[in-house]
Amino acid sequence: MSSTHSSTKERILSAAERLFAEAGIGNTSLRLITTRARVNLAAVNYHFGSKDGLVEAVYERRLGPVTREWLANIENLEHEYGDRPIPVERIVESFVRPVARLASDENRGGRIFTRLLAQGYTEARQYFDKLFSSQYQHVLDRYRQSLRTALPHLPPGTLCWRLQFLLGALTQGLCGGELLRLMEGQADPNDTERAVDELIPFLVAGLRAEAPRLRESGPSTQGALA
Amino acid sequence: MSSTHSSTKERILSAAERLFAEAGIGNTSLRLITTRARVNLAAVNYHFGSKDGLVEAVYERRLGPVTREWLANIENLEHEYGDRPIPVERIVESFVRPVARLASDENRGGRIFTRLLAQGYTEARQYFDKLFSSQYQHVLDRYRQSLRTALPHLPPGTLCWRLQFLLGALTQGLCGGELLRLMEGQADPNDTERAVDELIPFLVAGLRAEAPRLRESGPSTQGALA
DNA sequence: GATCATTTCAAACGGGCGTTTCAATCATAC
DNA sequence: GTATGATTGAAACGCCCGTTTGAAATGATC
Repeated sequence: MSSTHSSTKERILSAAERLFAEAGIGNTSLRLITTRARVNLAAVNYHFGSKDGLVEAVYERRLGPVTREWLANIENLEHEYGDRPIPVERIVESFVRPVARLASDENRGGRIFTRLLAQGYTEARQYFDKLFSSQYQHVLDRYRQSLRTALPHLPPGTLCWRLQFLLGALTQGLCGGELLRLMEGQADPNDTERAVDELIPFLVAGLRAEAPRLRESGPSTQGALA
Repeated sequence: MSSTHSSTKERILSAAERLFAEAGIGNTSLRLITTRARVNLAAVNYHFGSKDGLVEAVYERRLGPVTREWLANIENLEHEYGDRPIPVERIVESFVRPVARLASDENRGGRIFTRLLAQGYTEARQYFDKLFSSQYQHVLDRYRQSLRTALPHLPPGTLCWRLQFLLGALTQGLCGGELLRLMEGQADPNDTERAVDELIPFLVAGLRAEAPRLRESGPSTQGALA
């Protein structure tokens, strides 16, 4: 391993990231990637072993820093508040910020990468699951723990669902942006700061909402519809 | 065209839907699809023209009924309330229900299809954009209009953002479900009814939240924060 | 400046891809 | 039953895929 980082590796990663996000991983060939990166075809197998290795590297390059920032944020909050509940706003903001930083990292292509996250659940599930269980899950548990303390009235199951909704809204708000472009141009999907400003009150209100009265869970219990 | 629908077409659609959702469109070959469907390889090109045509057909089969149900729901509400604002809960529920119906349509594979929606933005963007601009967008505008009346205090831009968040939470809640599986098993991602019960108060509270105080949008104009 | 490991390069490999072909089969109407 | 059109079938087409190879170029070490 050379001490100076290879520009070839980075060029491949950036080209692959962009093309994966645009057309999907399965539809993007190594030949196209290496052509865009102005690099020899064999360089992918030399530096990353295989296409699978490249996919894994593309994800890890972006997800690592975000996870580390999440962890630092929640630990700072826990230290600042000790045993007292952390305000929901601060928990939410400390979770949203790292993703926003990634999404607004234009020059390094972060905005492009975020589109890949949606694909993580299907095309790249094998790598995604590995990454998730190794670091992502741990961070998510920390945030869930803090939210349980901040929202003690919420049933744990309800909190889990709301975390899921939160992640969906976050992904759509900071990584999707396609819908807004089609809605009369009344909102700019690339305005990351605006997205954060809009996301936080939406999410905080959703998390703070009263828990639903649940129906019976037995079979054939059709509650009377209003 | 024969009057009796071909069972071959349906078998191909179902097999393709499942395999696309599992591994991505680009990673699924026609040979695998036709083997699973116990159908001749050439049947795909005969019935759908090409692989692209098959992808389009897979999306259209599921999305058409949902869009029609959305339209009927919002029109019923508009008729019921006339010029008076429709309660946010009813708007949200009438939007969530059709997706939930699709997600819970186990025996016909609806649950599987929903995973494909996330891919729509990347792998199948060309078909998705076509479908979106032809019908989806119209329906979404109707819902947005009803929400504007129901939430007159919200700036239009904020409402657009919140609709985007709503769609993200909805997708993640009813179509994703992977995260919940990994969260200590405190929630069942296949419990569609529970998902709806949890989604509605979350979304209604988020929509009803106070609009954020926005920062100045000019360069380097950091307004005094309260 | 010879040695050695690292990196780049052009070319080729076998294999799987989407698609086409054309004959065989089926259903239906005469 | 035979003609007709719609469907299915087995085989092949050319193409592009991910990967491998072995030699050339590069850069550091002594």
